[in-house]
Amino acid sequence: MPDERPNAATRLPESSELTALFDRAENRHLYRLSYIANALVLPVYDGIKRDFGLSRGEYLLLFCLSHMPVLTARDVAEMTKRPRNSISRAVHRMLDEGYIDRVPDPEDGRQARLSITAKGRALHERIIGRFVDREDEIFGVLDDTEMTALDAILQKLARHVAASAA
Amino acid sequence: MPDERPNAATRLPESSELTALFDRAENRHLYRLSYIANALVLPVYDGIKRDFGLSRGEYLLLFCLSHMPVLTARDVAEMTKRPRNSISRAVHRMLDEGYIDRVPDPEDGRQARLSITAKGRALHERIIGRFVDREDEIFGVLDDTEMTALDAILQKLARHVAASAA
DNA sequence: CACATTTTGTTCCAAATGGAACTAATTGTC
DNA sequence: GACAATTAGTTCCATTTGGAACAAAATGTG
Repeated sequence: MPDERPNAATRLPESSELTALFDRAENRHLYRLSYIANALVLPVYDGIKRDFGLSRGEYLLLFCLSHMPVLTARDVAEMTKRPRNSISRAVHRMLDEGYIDRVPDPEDGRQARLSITAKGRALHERIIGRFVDREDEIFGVLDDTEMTALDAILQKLARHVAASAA
Repeated sequence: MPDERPNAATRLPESSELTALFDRAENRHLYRLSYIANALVLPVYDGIKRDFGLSRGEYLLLFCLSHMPVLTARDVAEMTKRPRNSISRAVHRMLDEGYIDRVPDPEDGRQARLSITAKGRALHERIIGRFVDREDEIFGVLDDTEMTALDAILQKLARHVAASAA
């Protein structure tokens, strides 16, 4: 008969044993992936908020616009999987700060064309390095073969996920 | 001389072109990873909230306790990278619902030993399948070789990230 | 062309969030 | 053993968040 009150008897795990979850979970690939992604980006976002006053959503808007010449708010919502009202707020905030520009679409009165300003681009230049550094720091543990394999796999997964969400 | 107002002239991207970010970003590995993780789990969390009334933090607490016999709130905070007060709230909520159990640690009056109840385990059984399904759905696009490689790489990365965060 | 439907973006508001200050307990230091 | 320093957990509170309802514009349908 199993112990009815394991709580009282079982030893608490050491801090180093907490990673056991990586191997025990039924959905361990998904869990690992999610854990890694979080652990990778959260500290960077914390730094961005502290040093530049940008929330995660605001930075993502800047990031999207720094790689695509013109986007609508809807595009950004789709790319970042965030609700539209959050994007709307971020857009207004970034407009006020002069990081982005907005022009009503002459062909569709509902939507507006968003683009990054020189000031916004300058800010993005200052920030992106942090992500690259973090990326190098973590992915540096992989050898060339692993990195090549991972690159191909992530590319495949990303396209598959993007396609299956649409 | 480049166009001073690309916003006015440039064509808006088709929806299918929004994935161009995957290839353009300086930090594209990190970006892809983060995108995939988000796209994988967000719909599942939405469903859990809708159908079971659990927030992401509450579910993560249940998840952690369903794989580790006893944990402290601090352990859960470390495993999930969430602030301690959020964990504290989740603990009280889940206690009220009878999903988890809490016993003061006899050896350290500051901390409490958390464990899952039978009711909590039953709930977790109902939920975990959704993650497994989602995992199969997305990772199913990979062939055996790729899946094996990804598994090894994620394992390596997860341990490295966990170690470098401590 | 009238009118229902869809789509973009905004506003409203209740709920979630997380930083900071706090209490209680433990550990370290002299 | 006194007292500073640390740690686990909670509470407070201002800010953030996101679902739902909404207005305005566009599209579809008869």
